[in-house]
Amino acid sequence: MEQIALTKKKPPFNRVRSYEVASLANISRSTVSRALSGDPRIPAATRERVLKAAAQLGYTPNLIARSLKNQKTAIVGLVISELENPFYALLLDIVNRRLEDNGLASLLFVCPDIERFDDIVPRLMSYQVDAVIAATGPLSSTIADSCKAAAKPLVYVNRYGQHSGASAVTGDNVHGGEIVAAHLIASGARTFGLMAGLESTSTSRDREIGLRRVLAEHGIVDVRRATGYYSYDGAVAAAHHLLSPGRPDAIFCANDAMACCLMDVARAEYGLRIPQDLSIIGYDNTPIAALPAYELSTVDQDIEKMAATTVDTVVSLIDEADAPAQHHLIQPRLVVRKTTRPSPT
Amino acid sequence: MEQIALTKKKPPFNRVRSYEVASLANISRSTVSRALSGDPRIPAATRERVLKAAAQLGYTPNLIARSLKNQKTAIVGLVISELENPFYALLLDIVNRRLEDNGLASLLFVCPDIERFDDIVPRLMSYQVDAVIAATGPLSSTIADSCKAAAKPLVYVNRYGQHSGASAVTGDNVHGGEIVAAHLIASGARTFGLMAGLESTSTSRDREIGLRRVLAEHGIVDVRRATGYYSYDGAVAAAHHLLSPGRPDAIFCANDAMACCLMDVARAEYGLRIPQDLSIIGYDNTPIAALPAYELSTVDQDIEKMAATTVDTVVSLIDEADAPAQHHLIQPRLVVRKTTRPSPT
DNA sequence: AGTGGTTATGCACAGGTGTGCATAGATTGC
DNA sequence: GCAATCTATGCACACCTGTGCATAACCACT
Repeated sequence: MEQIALTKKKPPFNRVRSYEVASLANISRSTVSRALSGDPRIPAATRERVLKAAAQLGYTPNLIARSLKNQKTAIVGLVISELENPFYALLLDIVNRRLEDNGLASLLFVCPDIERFDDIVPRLMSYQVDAVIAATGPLSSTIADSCKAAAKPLVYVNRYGQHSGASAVTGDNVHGGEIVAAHLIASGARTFGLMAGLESTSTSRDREIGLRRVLAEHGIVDVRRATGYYSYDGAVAAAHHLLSPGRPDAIFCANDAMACCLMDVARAEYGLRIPQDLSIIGYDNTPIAALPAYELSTVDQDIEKMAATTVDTVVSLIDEADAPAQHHLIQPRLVVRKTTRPSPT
Repeated sequence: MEQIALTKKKPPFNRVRSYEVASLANISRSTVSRALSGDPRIPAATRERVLKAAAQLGYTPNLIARSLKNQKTAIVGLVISELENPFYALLLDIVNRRLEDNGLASLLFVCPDIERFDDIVPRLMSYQVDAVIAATGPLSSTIADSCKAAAKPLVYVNRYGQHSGASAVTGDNVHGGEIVAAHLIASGARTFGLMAGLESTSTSRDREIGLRRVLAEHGIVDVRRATGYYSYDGAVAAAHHLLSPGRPDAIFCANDAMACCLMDVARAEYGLRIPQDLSIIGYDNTPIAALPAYELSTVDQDIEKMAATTVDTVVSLIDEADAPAQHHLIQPRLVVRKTTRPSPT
């Protein structure tokens, strides 16, 4: 019956191709392509006709085919370690929006455990992304190697590696640590504690370096130290250690979640008043720090600027094929709330 | 000079193509393709040789070219309204990981304002995504129309529309509202308040419907009401309204952030003790609810299950071309902490 | 009218892959 | 030993687009 003929004729899907626009406009496919891409050689009248036909059919060019031809996908691979951390969630939010503004889309890979990298990286490269943005905790060299091999720009965010010519946009964590130390000293603290994040991350290490440098300048080398793994739950044990007898006057936590945990433990289990008995300061200025329950003094990383710089870097690296790697340092800013005594000015 | 010859020979980029593997293995390109895709017609010896050559060259197939041929990209479009809300961030995290487990990647679009939809949707379709997952607040019919036109499966998460045959995975918000009402009544509350989210969302509406239904069954129709826009900051004004003289015994907030705001305002500005003077209950069971500062009673949406169901639905819809739309309702669960009195059992 | 120059448009190929169909070689059965 | 069957592999096309090169049409000028 004629049903057979029908099903045979049926196209695999009902998307409209450029030659359909062409035939509707009584013109060749080449001209359609040129008219839509704004080629100045096409006279206004023809362009008009093509645009009308395209609109009528609801034509949108197949970016897959275009990518294959152009060797550019306009897709950026985004590798992020976790979204539970609001700092990363917010960063992703802004980065994604700014990529969009530049006509780029993002292919997202959430990648908590480092073993997973080896599965993800080949997938990423298979998709022929134009560049990779990596905002992951501990960094593996797999990404860097693959990007170099495929000649794709790679931008680390808030991380850096001595690996091959990758670019990096990172907060000035050393300076952040210095700011913290200066503030705590100025507000009268004499003994200090530190709750580190993940030992494998450069962010945590650098914040500690900055802190210790300034403390050392004031002759202080003794710092009670524990690791809180950058999470609220992970910080409980560290809090106990830091607050055990002989506790310091002031404690710097390498992020806000850990600082809030420390506050809760200090108040509930040790009956301490903050900041009278103990000063606490965090890092990141995430929303939790602003809650009335904490009003945590902290260091603002300027996420907005970090995201903007990241996207600008990626865009410029995509535009000129073999531009040199870029390194940007974003300056942090102290936010004094109520968990530290203000320094007398 | 010979430099000219060199630059002319230089391939556009240094990725390895399947015919290079073929020539290294002394075999045709077809056989390479079949060996790598596990075609049973290829004898083990040949497959072995191909795999070895591929590994040696570090070959990964070009998914763009494959997509063009197959009419399948293995990419799912993910449209999400914002990442500041930890509920969405967490959802995205899990959904993304489960998509990956199914060999799918996600193309992310963050899309706060509804006007932006009209720019994003064509982009999304241009990329020939295999399906779309939309977890956005107010929904526009643009997505649904485009997906239908392109015959792409569309799955709404925690949202539904009467729009064309789209699928939906959503928490049973009506039942969630009922649970809340039952719990508050059982624990002795007599007068009630409600802080709604965004009026344009079905989640907020349904939670209110469930609440009112059960209250009505107990003869209660008077509910003091205000809108907190689903955010902490947006809830301040609503809190003032709800707590003004003649305030209710118990207030249901349509999400945790608003509930925490209400708690803060109630304690700081009205000197209320919770739950002795006032019961408060939230929705979503986001991390903030578990903080010692709040210990908020709330309703858990079972994000894990919601994400899993979403991905299962998408996968099944992709697999069989014209399967009917699916609708899944995820049952919520009451989490009683310390902002409501436990119901006597 | 013939020539040179400009403008508008079309042909055909390339980009990398998967796969239907065909074929060459090997194997079996009598 | 020959026909029939099966196995292993290769050819060539399709997917859809952008673009270099060629061409056709047109115009102006001598």
